[in-house]
Amino acid sequence: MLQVSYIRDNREQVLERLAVKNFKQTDLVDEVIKLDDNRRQTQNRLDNVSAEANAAAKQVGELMRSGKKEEAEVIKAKSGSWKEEIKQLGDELSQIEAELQQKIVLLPNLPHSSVPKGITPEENEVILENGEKPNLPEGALPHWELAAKYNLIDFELGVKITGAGFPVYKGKGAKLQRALIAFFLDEAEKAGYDERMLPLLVNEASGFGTGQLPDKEGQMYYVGVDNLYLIPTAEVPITNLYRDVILKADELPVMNCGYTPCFRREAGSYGAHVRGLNRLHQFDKVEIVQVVNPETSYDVLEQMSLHVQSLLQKLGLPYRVLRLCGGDMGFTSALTYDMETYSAAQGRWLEVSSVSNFETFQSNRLKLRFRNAEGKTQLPHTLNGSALALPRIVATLLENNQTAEGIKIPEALVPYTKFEWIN
RNA sequence: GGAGAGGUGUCUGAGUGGUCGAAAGAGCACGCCUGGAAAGUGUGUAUACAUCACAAGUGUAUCGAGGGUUCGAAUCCCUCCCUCUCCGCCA
Repeated sequence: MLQVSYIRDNREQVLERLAVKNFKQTDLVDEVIKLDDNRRQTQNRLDNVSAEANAAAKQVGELMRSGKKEEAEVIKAKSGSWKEEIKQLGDELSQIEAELQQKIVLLPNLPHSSVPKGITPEENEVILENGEKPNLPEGALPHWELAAKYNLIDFELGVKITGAGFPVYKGKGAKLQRALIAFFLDEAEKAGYDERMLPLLVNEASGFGTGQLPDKEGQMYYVGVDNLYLIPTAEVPITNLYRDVILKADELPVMNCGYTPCFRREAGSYGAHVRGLNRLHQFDKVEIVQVVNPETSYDVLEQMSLHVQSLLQKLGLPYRVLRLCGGDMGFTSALTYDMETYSAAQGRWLEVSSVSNFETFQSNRLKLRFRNAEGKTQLPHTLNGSALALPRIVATLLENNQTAEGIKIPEALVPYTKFEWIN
């Protein structure tokens, strides 16, 4: 959520930035400013009347104590009028505040100055490509066929017990999942992240705090009887750990990581591109999150990007890094890098990580603050990234490492799988 | 799920209608004391909004959340949420 004060002071710039994100409802900006004017005025009037009423009440108290009952009664008699006014202004104020809130949450975060203008994913900027695309042997298979051939994943069983998009991992397939999770967590810990193991269901306030609600309501599984949402990413519970918190300056940067399954409804996506592990309703992911001083956040973003890249390098996967264009960026992000690995048998790039700086967009919603050098509360910047999401890593790993003898496990992973080959 | 108790500032904890944004202690910060430290001692120590120079000052709101009674509520009433204890169920 953008800060109203920022919108007021930087109206032109806000409009300009929103254009980069290809945001159309620009009327909202002026509506927000107007509502805020209204809010201030109303609050001012309410404060003044309340002050009068408070003073009078105090006077009544004093008069009563000194036994001047009649004088007290005179003031009491007058009280009815402000009482009504206070009630009326209070109602008015909360209505204005609700309306303001309703509008301001519709405004997406402003993109960083380096974000390219653009609408479609094709307009994302490739800023780096690394690693060799493998030359696959004759008759190389896509991962879903490899998964069947080596009995690693059973998609049909998942359909039986739950539905499409909920695979069952078996044998070495299951061990590979476990190995990747442990590997990613260990690497995150080495990079300085402190692990958390988190609830998989969150309440509405948490969904709002990180920006999934109300924007992406339909993307989350919802448990109505208890009014809880299944997390679409560990970002939600981890970042919300710091909701309503004022951090001390020396507590920054906060660095947390966590493994969780992630649940996404992905309504209406079917077809060849979502075959196999390409898009699932439930998948595993290790997430890294930082809460940092605004001055350092863009350096931290680079550092997080490098961490993700180091994982891909250690796994020996060819990858590229994209700087997302305004139109393809998430609602809450100011700058996002996507990491994609090359899936050789499918002949396409698959997104395996997304690293973003949210600046103060989330901290403002979360009421997450820190005490700065002057001892004042200030909104920190929040960042997060997948490090990494498993399914597409598994997909490229299987496809790119297939040989006539079987699938070769990357060396870095062998200590975790305790086997070198899937055959 | 049933019965009971309770939710106050960083923490412990007082406060049952007015002088309470809230005693006291601890913690923390800064200072004095000390060769240094401990002890001792002094001062300070919530957040948000408004006014305003995002200063000082002032006003308003906030004692789990929301509503009500009252001239006036942390204190009384109602609803909800949460925590604890006992019972039930259970990995």
